[in-house]
Amino acid sequence: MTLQEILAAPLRSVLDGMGVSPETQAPFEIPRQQGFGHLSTTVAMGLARELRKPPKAIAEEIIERLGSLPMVEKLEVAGAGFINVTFKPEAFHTVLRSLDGMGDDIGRSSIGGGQSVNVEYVSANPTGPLHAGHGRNCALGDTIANTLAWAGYDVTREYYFNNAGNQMNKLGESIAARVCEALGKSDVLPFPEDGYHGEYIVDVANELVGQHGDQLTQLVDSDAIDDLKAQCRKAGETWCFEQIKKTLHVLNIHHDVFFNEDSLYGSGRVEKTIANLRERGLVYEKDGALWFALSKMPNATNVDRQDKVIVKSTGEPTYRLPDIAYHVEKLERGYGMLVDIFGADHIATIPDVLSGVEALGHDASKVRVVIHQMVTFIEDGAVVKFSKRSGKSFTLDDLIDEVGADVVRFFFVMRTPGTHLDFDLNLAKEEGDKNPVFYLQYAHARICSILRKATAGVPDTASVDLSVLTHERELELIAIISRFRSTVERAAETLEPHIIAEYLRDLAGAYHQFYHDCRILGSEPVLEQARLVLANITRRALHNGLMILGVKAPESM
RNA sequence: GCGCCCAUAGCUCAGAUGGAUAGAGCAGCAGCCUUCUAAGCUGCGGGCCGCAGGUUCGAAUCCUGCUGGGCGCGCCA
Repeated sequence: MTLQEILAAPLRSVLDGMGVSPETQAPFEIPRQQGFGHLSTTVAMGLARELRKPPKAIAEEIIERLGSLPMVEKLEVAGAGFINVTFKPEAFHTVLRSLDGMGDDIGRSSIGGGQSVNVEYVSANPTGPLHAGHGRNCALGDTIANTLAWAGYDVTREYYFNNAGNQMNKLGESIAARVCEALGKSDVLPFPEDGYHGEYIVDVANELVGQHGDQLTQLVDSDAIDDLKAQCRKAGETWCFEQIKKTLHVLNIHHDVFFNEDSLYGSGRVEKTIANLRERGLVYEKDGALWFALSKMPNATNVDRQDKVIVKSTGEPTYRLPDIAYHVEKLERGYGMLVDIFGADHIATIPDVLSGVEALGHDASKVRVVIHQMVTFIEDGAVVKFSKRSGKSFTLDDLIDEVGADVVRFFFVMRTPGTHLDFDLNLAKEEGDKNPVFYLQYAHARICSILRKATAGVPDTASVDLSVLTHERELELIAIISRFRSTVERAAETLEPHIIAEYLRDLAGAYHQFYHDCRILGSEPVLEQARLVLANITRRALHNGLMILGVKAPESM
């Protein structure tokens, strides 16, 4: 039960009585300004045209027809035709009691209806440790997955990787070159021009030499360089993946499925994709390569409609082909929705994949792509430069070491995905009042402290008289808690988790204000009981909100 | 040149799908701890919502055209 729900039914029947089309929405808004009541609606203004009457007159008629409602203090017309609603305190008590009924599930919703969703994120190839910029994809993807789960979807978290391609060969070659260096035979295999220059390559090489020095020496001496490269590649992959998983673990990220691109070849899906496209006349050969005829697709999502190569003249497929096969595979696994989390630098691949999916007779609208813009790290007012290949890389581990996992997760999701993100390292490192993460965690810890100190524990709500909660801060706090579920729903629908981060700031703020103005322990026994209940429900909401963001909710700080 | 994204306070950003006088945090200034965690609360200053048109009762929000920035536009992924 929310404040909106108290009014929804009566208003609906009034509108019906006025002969208004049943589709007419009666949205309630929370007035931005003080003094406009607890809720307001613009229905009257929306109906002005249909009813050919001035909005104010319609508003007055609606109010008259609504009559007096049990939990409503007053209804008034304001401005151009707003209907402002002020509730009696008992409305808030009703709402609070129903929120308490949710128990630890406060904020949970069932709008997802159990529909299965696959969220694919991170998906970095095992060619090196995750760099700091990857953090946004990681945090965003996992938070979106959490949000969908809380909204009642059945979520699978998936990581797509390729351990077969050209990049992996370069990794193997780079490590092999470092191995040769370590063995004092750098002339055998010079470091490749476009190899991976990172420190970790040297680490892996040294580790290998330490463990299998003799065997590697033998490979080098017998000129079995290909074998050396292959062994190095395998070792590099294992090392990188371990590293990546360790980093994700620290960030509280755990995938259900690690999908290897290579398996698409083994299962024949890539071949099948070509065959299916060919069957539909969407494939042709030119210059020794195989082309996907996007220009022939009538309703292609693709905007530029340029034909694209799917198999190079060397016989190797381009990334496009397995990507299409992969998305088809996921859809055939039966998911009702696929969510892809991509950085803006991969934006160009999306229309091709969607067109491919569509061409093969699947519903491309099931695929929702979240594109996040790039991240800039700012320190002391200046942009921090880093590059994966330069050797002076700034890894996600480095970032976590500097600012902590909670801050990393929060900072990466606190902005809307579509905008460029400035990650302020100074602010992030601040372990105090300036840091927005601590603001939320502090509110949670503060509540826990009080609950610990309450000698009789948290009272059973059923036996508590909530009607003593009449302070403005108390009612405001209740109103904000009651928005939690719809906030989760909105974040799930839009796939924009920053909505939850914003909400939690409001929630924590309302609690801090309540805490400041309303003494809990030691006030009148009845009031103390009621306030303990309110504090405890706030705690649950904060806790769950932080869980969705993957941020810890400490019981003391 | 073409496509996608962005432009709101000194800085970093919200803005509930078109509503009322534009909202936070940080930075600046001024207050509040003999009582539940001051990692908190309260107040003040700060705006041509990039520019110009259009749509309508009403636009930061929708449409068009500019300007300025980011990311792409490969038989790389």
